[in-house]
Amino acid sequence: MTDKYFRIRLCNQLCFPLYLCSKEMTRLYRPFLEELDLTYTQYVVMMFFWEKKSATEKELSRTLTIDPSTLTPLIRTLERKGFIERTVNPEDKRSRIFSVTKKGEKLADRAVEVPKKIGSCLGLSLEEAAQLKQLTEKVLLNIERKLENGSY
Amino acid sequence: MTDKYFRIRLCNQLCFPLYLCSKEMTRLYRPFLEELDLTYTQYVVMMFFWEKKSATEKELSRTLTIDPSTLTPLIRTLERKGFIERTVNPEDKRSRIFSVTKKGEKLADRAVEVPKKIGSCLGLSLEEAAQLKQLTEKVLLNIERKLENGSY
DNA sequence: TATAATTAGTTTGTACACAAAATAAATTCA
DNA sequence: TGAATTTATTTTGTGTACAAACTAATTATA
Repeated sequence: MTDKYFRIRLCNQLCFPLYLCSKEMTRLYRPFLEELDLTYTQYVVMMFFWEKKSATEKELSRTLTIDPSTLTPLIRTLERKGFIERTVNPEDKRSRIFSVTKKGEKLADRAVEVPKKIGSCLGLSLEEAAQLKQLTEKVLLNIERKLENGSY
Repeated sequence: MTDKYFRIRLCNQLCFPLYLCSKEMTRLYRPFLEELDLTYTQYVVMMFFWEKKSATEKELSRTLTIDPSTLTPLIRTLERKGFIERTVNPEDKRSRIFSVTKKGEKLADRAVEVPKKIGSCLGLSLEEAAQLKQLTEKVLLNIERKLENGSY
């Protein structure tokens, strides 16, 4: 069955640089986002709201692939910071509608510089960056498909 | 300065699929690693020990880019599970030397199948996988360089 | 060689990340 | 319509992830 002499080597794994890359990326963002009083995940949620203006937790969870039990306290933090606010959902009283506040909107103007600063730190050409984005998106689609089918 | 009409859009960001990709990857690993009684990060540490047999916490931290304050409790867990054990370091009494146990070694045999199963789920050709690995490693090097210089 | 500075590791506190269980509102269906 | 099921969210518990403060041992230096 298995080659007895095959050994797992960290340096051969694709998962490891991917795992590190994500960690290091958020580390790179940290000082810039601290100026906006945001963590990386909070930044992702705010990016969502800068586009969509308002949504329920479910929509957020679906779109961002962030677990509801991670979102609940995170949303509360963003509310406490005054970047989003909740209103009742007349359609469904189990959920609330969260919307970006004026203060939250203002944050978007200051955030504009962040991707530019980050981009210059990655040291990739435009082609390489596009390629990396395309490959990670392909992996995401495939993993999603696998996990939905439950067929390993 | 900034184009007033430029807006940050989630779908244009490279960081977002990278962040998701790392999360989804560990989600994909989870069921396979559960059979080995390991989390993803514990698996990374065990991969290190399967190659190097023994090391101090500092070596682990340097090689894997995992913070010491993350490693301390993680190592304790791996000890409790009987996969690694500690011995005194005669050279430096501040640190201990951790080594893989027989039980930990045995785990390596069972782990051999994991990367194969994962690989088949990613849906990438060998070239694409190599490309993705190479690009993430390039980003890692560049970020590391940036963060060391402290020059934003 | 005593004191200062550094280093290895630990602890504490905050913030994800997610499984599993709980709660409450909506929907289905007998 | 009333009970069973589903759905949206919250809570609880475990495990990273990391900054900051702390401890103990080592090294540098006055």
